[in-house]
Amino acid sequence: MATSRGYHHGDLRAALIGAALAAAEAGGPEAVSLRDLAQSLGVSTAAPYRHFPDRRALLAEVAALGFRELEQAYARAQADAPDARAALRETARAYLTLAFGRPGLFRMMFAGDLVDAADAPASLLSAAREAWEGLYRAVAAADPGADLAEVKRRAITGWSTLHGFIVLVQGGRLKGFMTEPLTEAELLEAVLEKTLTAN
Amino acid sequence: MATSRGYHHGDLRAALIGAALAAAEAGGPEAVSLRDLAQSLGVSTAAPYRHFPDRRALLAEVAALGFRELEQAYARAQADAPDARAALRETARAYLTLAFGRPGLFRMMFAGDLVDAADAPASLLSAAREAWEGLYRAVAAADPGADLAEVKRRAITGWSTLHGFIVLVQGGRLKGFMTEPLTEAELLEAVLEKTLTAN
DNA sequence: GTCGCAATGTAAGCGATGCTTACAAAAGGA
DNA sequence: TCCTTTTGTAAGCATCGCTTACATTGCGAC
Repeated sequence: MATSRGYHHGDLRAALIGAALAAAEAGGPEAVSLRDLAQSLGVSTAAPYRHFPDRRALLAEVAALGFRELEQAYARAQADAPDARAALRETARAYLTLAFGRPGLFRMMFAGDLVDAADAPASLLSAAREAWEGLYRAVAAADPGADLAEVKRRAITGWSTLHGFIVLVQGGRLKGFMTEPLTEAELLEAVLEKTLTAN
Repeated sequence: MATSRGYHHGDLRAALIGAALAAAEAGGPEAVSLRDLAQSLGVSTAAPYRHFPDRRALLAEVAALGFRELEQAYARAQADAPDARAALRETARAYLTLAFGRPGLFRMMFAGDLVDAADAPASLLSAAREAWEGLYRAVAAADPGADLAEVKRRAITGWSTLHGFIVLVQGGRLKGFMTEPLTEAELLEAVLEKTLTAN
């Protein structure tokens, strides 16, 4: 799985991001150990610190990857949709798809002390911002009559509905008797419906 | 701050839960260190393990406390309301109040590997369940005509809206240009409105 | 080409964490 | 009063993030 491998690794930085992504997809942010990554890449435990000031900086890079992927999913959804209303629906669905399709990465993107930190890297901030703007544009396009405040209100409350559902499901809060006669697929459609409802 | 203090502490278990609660309110779940708690209570680092099998079991007890508090807040809100519709609104508001008033405790309650764990203590599971039922009852009472599936749909999507907003705010996702002309108070009312909207 | 510097890697160790094991003290019932 | 159970302690293991001092190497200036 590795070539030659002299004293220098070649591209340890990229390798670390890749390995961290894999670890995160498997077990979420807390499953990423710098020591493990270093060992699996055949490198000393101090080597990662040549490329990242600390652990969170590496995680932030992975999270940025996730936001870029989300933004691209938004773009695809909007390009493929027949009209603005459908585009909004598919944008919301893309959010759910990323969250449930790659839960570890999704948890990394919202890991709390990554984006909302004084030392958050610019790559993460801009990626997160672009993803937000992809969502925002879809809401604005679907309701051309709405003013700025109204669009933001709808974008934020809709995002809240999507995000809350994901967090509750992933936290195991919606199980058994709580959902009783409803399947997860039905719930997902209900959430999508509420997300799109402009109250 | 302590009396006599012989070899035995007196009620170390309760003291640990109290200290953990205080630490959690200050800095969330990850700010709770068993060693710190033990030291602050003047006890050895191994002593806590006489009362809790591991760290998560202690955190679970604190989370259970939070759910009991939430359930009581629900009960108060519903008792004070003039009608079922208002009761539902105040129930939702109670959720927001707990979340924003005691963010550390709230984060503990939804700390991911506490409720949704094979070894979750019964005290936590029942407390979480009762809180859910408090919310569920408010939704059912507000719409007497709705069938079981519809009530659950509304309860879950409404809860998602509330919860998602809280998580996004606490994660620092709604800052600056994202909310631009809206204040947090306005957003909170918008979220409340969307929560109550039966789509 | 070669020489020197900046970039990148290593070895060793610090301090903190959760948790375990073997032992000591004390509380409380027979 | 004794003896069992409960509750505490001391010491130490493994892991983690991170730091420091040093080793190696690639690469650009001459």
